[in-house]
Amino acid sequence: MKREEINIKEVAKRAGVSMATVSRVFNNSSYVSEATRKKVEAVIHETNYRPNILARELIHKKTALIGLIVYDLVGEGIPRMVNGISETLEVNGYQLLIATSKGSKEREQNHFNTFLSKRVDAILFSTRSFTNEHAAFIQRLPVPVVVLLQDTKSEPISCVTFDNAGLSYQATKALLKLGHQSVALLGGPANSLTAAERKNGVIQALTDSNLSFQDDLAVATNYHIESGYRETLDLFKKNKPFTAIITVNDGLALGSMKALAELNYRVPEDISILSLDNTVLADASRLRLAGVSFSYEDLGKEGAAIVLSHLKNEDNSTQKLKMPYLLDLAETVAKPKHEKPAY
Amino acid sequence: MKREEINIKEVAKRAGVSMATVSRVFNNSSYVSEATRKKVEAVIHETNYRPNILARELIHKKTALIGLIVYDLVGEGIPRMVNGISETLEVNGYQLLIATSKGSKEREQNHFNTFLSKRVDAILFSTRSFTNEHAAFIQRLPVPVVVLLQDTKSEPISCVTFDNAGLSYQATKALLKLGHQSVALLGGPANSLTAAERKNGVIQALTDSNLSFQDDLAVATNYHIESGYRETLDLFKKNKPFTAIITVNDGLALGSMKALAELNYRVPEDISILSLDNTVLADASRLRLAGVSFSYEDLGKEGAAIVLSHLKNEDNSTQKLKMPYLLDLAETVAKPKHEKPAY
DNA sequence: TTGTATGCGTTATCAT
DNA sequence: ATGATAACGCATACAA
Repeated sequence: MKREEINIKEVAKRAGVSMATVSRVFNNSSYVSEATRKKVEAVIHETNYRPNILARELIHKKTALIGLIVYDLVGEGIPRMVNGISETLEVNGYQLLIATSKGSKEREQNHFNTFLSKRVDAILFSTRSFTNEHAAFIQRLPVPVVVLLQDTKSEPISCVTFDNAGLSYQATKALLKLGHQSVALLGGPANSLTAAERKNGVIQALTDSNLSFQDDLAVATNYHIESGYRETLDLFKKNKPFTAIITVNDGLALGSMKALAELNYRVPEDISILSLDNTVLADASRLRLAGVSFSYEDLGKEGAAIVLSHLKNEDNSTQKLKMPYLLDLAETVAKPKHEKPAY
Repeated sequence: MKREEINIKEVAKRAGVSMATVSRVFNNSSYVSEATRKKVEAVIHETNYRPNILARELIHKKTALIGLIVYDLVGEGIPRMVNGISETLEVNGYQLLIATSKGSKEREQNHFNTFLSKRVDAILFSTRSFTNEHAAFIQRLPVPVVVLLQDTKSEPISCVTFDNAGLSYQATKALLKLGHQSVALLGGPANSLTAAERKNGVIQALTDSNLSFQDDLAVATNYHIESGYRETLDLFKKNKPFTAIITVNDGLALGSMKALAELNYRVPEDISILSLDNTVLADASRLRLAGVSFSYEDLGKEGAAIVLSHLKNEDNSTQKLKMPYLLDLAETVAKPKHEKPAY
């Protein structure tokens, strides 16, 4: 299995030509007589010669390598995003180097350093909570960085995001318009800025409608189905009335609906359910799950596209892109039954 | 943003020492006097010097890079496998280069070639249908290759797999033991060997029990929830009796149960449902979904471990590992009601 | 303890 | 049209 890789010098020797000629044949970089070309190509073929890209990259100071740092690869969103990134990069001749941080700042740092040492051409960075330190650090890097899923706010760093505050605001507004006055929220992990933004959107919508948000009715989850199930059961132990549950993703909505079914609440007659992030999982619901949907895959593609544009243009002004979303109230949301608020 | 990277020669000059000394300081490769070390470290720090790994790799002929080719990153299994791989590789100081084939042999080929040119130290390869050509090709490669999710059979190529035929055989046997005599199967895509193996396991179990498998009751799907839903509806249009549905994954089971609910069939009283691949998705089911579960994450870790062992030992005998699985009949499987077989 | 010089496998410049 | 040779940035054997 382990065979010595052949190099250009060896090919040159066997073909009876110089290294330069082999290089020219391989890269079509200059005219070579038909005769020698044939000769060289024959040797290349029979030796199964593959140029050592490292040497080439050493000269060109380009690796066609792009580093990606993500939290992890569990769940629906991130993998799809990676899928989109990978697709776009591949089409453009770039390779994707991937690393997971599991939320550790230290791991993030290590990955950045390794990537830079590996001389990646650019870095795509995703974290659950983008901080000032991140911003400061990134701006000192010698390669373009595009932040995914997190708004870089006033910092001059490109990013592509979902409009979390906006979409949750709109979704909540729609719920209130139907007459709901008290909603519960299954949020994300405490350290997730995305989750915080979505929560803020919900609160803002309530406030704008002169309704108050019950802090007890907002619980943190780890995004998983199981968590949605458990937290929903807990919700009813608090004896605070609510007529709708908003979840930050569809997994939580599924878990929640499982709990509701067990407790003999009907959806949407007794309780409305709305997910702020519908993926294909939503299809598992008996009813068409109401909620906001958007494409992680497209976000990944756009992120990759921005990074490539930074790589091509020398101007590279920072680009901030918000991906579109679609709100569909579908079948799990209805007007509340005001005469008997659910507990 | 774009700054010129500083190199070892420049650091040496600024520190007033030779390149060799800088190298020694950076790699702790030899003793350096405390004084010069301090001097050099100061310069390293203030210039933010990062060695160009490409040059080092060019010398050492090792990149600490491992290539991974997968079908895509959609669904539950593959991303978790990648997560496991990434985790193990990272701990061992390797980086993961990832590429998707989308089932195209041509893309697979391109990825292999790019990886080899990039001088990856090893390749992890996953495909939906491992062929003889794959085997022949892989054996001529100059780096170790470990195949994931597909058995390499008699070929001397390491692999780590789930025992698809075995687990589906056992699961089906359990079903038959309860009294089921006719089962429907929501299989995978036509080109998936994994799906074919699982189907064969089902058929074998039936045959061994002197029951025959109704070809009409086996349908191909694309693994998705929606597909499970649709195909289940179609199943009932065939007017062939069956009392249980086996699905090759839990997404299909969820889709199927959605259809059953719509048709007013009760699970498991009227129809039993059993999934041959329970992931976290199974939690979305109202009932605890019966089925086989195993860990893609662990499979990824084992695959990575095997590849690393090939990298370390020079012996590298081929290793074939079958991952364990767990069969749980849980709440969606029951004895059939023989008096009134479902259609 | 530190410095010098060579080589890793390419590409590119300059000859021929 | 082709060849010789100098980089690219680092590690290392050998000198000093």
